[in-house]
Amino acid sequence: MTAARRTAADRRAQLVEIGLELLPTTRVPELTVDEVARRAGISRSLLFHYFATKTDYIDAVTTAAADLLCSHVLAVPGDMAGMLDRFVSWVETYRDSYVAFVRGAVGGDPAVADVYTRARERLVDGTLAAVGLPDDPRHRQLVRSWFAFTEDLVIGWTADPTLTRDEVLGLASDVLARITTR
Amino acid sequence: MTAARRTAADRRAQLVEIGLELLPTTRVPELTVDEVARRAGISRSLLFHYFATKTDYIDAVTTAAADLLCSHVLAVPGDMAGMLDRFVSWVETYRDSYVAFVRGAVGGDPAVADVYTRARERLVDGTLAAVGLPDDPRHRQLVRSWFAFTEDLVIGWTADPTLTRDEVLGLASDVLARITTR
DNA sequence: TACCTTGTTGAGCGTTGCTCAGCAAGCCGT
DNA sequence: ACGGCTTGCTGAGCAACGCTCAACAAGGTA
Repeated sequence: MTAARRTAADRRAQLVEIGLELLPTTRVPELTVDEVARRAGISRSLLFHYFATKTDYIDAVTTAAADLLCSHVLAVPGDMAGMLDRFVSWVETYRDSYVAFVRGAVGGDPAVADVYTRARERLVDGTLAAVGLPDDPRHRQLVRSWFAFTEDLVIGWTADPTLTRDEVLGLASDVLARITTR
Repeated sequence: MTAARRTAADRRAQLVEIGLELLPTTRVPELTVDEVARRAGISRSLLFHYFATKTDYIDAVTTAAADLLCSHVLAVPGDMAGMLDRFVSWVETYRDSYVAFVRGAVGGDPAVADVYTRARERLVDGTLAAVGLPDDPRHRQLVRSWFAFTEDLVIGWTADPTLTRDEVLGLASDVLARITTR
């Protein structure tokens, strides 16, 4: 049996789309090429025609996910409270996706870890600009660690909401202020 | 060729030891049973005699690593500043090991992620007790997120020491105080 | 010596990532 | 309409990996 013919761009987009659908429910090492090909109705070989290696494919999928996240959070640059709120909303909406992205990306191939790192640096950029801090290694590190705090807080909060949403937002803001006014 | 005969306990300990040596330099998915068996001078089959599955083996290795970390950090319970200092020292000394543990454990099999989670909860226990906070879900979450902050700060600091060691310790203490006096 | 426990092995199976030679569907120029 | 060209697409197959299983062999015990 032979699959319907598509343009190269179409097929690539379809495969990335399937990857995005699978990411929330499937850990990266368990996401097999067979499964993706089956869902797309194509042979394994064809996937390797578009992506030289499985890592390349995962790279494309996670990059797409990271772009969606960043463009959502950084939609209104300079508005720190809004960015924070949109970040929380994103995690609320796509919790499984987000956790899979963080955990999966960080633990898997180095190339995939880079995708997460770059996305995080973009969010750090946005934060530095929004709170008016200089872009030097020291302040980058401070904001990066603050983001680790906030990310963990929000993920934990969505799992077990022992705080109110406003408390989460307020706590994150307070800690950020504390760090930046030192 | 046949390997020297050992007692079951000896062999198990040897295999876990090899895993601990490999952890810093090898990511979990790349740590193959073949390699461990080769280093131990035994056949693959024998490893599966002691550990039913590869996940079981990784479990044993990461649990051993986590126990070493926790017993070091919690050596003097109740002494918050000392615990923090010992945590920083641990990451300074075993940076690659520690990062591999955090990253590798979190990204890999769910069972292995549990090992990291449990170790972290033990450190949270120690922190709650040391600063005299009640052990309820709310405060656990706060301390947990503070630990995410501190962990990221220390790991980032060892990679690029733009702060002094005392600044790192002070910053972590300040943020902890900020969180707990809310 | 015979036996039994138990540490140990080699052959082999299914799955997964990846390769390669070649089929076939559309689009030209004549 | 027909041959040729591009290009999307496939199937067979290889190597590496996790894992199984039947059987061998070393040491203690009767």
